[in-house]
Amino acid sequence: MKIATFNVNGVNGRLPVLIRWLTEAKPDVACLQELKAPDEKFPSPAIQEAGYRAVWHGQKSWNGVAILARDRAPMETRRGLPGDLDDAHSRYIEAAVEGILIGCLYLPNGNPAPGPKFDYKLRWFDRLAAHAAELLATGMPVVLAGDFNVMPTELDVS
DNA sequence: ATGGTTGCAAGGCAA
Repeated sequence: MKIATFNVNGVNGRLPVLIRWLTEAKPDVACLQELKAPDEKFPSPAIQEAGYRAVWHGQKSWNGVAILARDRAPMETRRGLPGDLDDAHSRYIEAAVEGILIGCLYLPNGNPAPGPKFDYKLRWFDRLAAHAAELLATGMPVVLAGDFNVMPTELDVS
């Protein structure tokens, strides 16, 4: 199974590129980040025309994630990362496709550091690790794909 | 000289 991830930086503004990529690369599963669109503005008709069904967790202006599956419907198992009921960012959605559990994530950028946004990022990492451990414990095959925003050096820290 | 980019969405924010 071909599983891909794509930070689209605006799913509607990038729609022609997204559709062309789906048509040419034909991934079985595609994880999208930075939809930058609320749920009602997710372009599901165009995506369906390209042969994909989708589940999505949108948000106005920022964030937003989606899981696309070719010729089949992803079965949503979760939206939102557990561990913080006050986290209103749309950064995680999870679905089963052909017996594989797909987690699509958009981890916080965290800049500037130090600061509250960086603290939020570190907490998000912890929550992700905790949830990943739970998924592993189920014994199901799991893929966690997306934009992890990992900064190996200080170069990306502002 | 506090410069330069982009998307969303309608001014400023986030990346």
